[in-house]
Amino acid sequence: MKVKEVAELVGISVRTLHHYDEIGLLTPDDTTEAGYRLYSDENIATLQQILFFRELGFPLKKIKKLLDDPSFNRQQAFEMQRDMLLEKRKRLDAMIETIEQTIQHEKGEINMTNEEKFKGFDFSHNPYEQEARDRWGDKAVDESKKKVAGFGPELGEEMNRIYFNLASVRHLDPASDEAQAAIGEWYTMLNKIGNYPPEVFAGLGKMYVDDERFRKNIDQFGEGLAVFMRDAMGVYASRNS
Amino acid sequence: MKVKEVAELVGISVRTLHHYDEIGLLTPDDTTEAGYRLYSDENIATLQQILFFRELGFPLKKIKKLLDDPSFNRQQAFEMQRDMLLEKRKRLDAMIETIEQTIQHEKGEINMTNEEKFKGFDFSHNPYEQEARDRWGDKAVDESKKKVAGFGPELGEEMNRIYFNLASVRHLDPASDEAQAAIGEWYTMLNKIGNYPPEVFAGLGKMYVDDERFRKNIDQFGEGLAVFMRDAMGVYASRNS
DNA sequence: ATTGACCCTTACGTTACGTCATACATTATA
DNA sequence: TATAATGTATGACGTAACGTAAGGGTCAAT
Repeated sequence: MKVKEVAELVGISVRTLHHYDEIGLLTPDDTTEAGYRLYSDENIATLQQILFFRELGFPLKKIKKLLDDPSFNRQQAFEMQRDMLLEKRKRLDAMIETIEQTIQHEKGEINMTNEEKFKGFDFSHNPYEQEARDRWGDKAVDESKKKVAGFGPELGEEMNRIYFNLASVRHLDPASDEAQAAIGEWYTMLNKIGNYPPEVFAGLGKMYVDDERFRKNIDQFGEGLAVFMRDAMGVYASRNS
Repeated sequence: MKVKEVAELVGISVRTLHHYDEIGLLTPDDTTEAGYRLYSDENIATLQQILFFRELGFPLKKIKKLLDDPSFNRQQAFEMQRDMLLEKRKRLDAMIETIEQTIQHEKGEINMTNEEKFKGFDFSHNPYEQEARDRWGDKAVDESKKKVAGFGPELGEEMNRIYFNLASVRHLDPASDEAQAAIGEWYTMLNKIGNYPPEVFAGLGKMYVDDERFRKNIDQFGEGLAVFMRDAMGVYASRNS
């Protein structure tokens, strides 16, 4: 397929395809004598992947890394994307609810706090940044930051370990040393991974807050989330930014 | 409220607030002696509006115009935004379905055409661009384009007229001269307004295709959409880009 | 042989901030 | 109350993901 054909099929511009070629994100499998780009079916499948990731807010650079990674698993990626899309829909639903409430609010029918006016927008409200620092202190966080800072390609495994650490202490008093250490590591890890769109971590932030909410979240998102996190991070962060 | 406070409340960066001030999109109602920005409750409400529009993909320039327009009606805007969010959710649902099908497809459980692989992404598939040109020809379109080109602030009313024209011919043979003229105008108008995110026109494109589908769409989206279109366009396009 | 639709590359423009750098203001703490 | 820590302001340059010409080949059809 030639550029325009592809562009029309998927609903993007020709320039976009040029751009993706330029940055090496999607190089057509073949070209004609005259230098025309020819996209294979495999290319189209890859493009679908790219667009899913893009829809989820991933920067093209990261998408490239993902796809280039030899450990990339398409099936797995699809499942992850589905989960993220579902997460996104939740957020959208929250926004819709917010707006409906706002409509009533403006009519004077109900009351709303300022905070409520921004549900669905803000992920900063899940207090993972602030509360983590409040509860465990900058020192602990910074310390475990150092510990984790040296991670290389084995980040995935390390992630795995940290997750299980965390899981193993979740029945303890969150104020206990073990819990603090585990939570600090977990927090640091997320911080390190950083820079992913909200959907990736939506719901996760709350895990740090306290044991009860943590468990609630595990329930809410199920094992799937944990698995997803391990897999995702294993893949995403395999070589640091 | 000072910048950081606001930023944390709504989940955006301080820089973003600075930026919005720079471009005159959101100027704080007050400032301290030292030049610190102080945001009022009214400012916060406006910010909420801004973020809703932003979420829907509106460029900041357009948002500014919208808010600056004296005929801007907050209540109305909220309702519009809600409709657009609902539209966006539909699209998201389509994507989720697509990805679920793709997962099955990759397992070899079902078959998918290339087109089906991109449902939810592409709005180019609703053939409003291509089919309109195919059916009514570039000449017709260009002609009515000229007719419409002179519109000024009264675009809203003109829009109204066009809409009713269109409504009044929808029971006619779409091949009839009247229908063609009306449809051409409508199409041109959309074209002229142009540059809005897909959600704005989602579903509308199909209206041009033929009488049956046109009616179906009116049913599907209800009168609300038509009203929304008139209002929205009246507001949005009141002064040409 | 020429037209019109399509393709190429090069290159500068644009949007919405991110990211310093530098400097004054305010608040917390010793 | 001195001093550090934190918050804020104004530049100013950087970036991401294309948009938008400009200038010039290519290919199918007439």
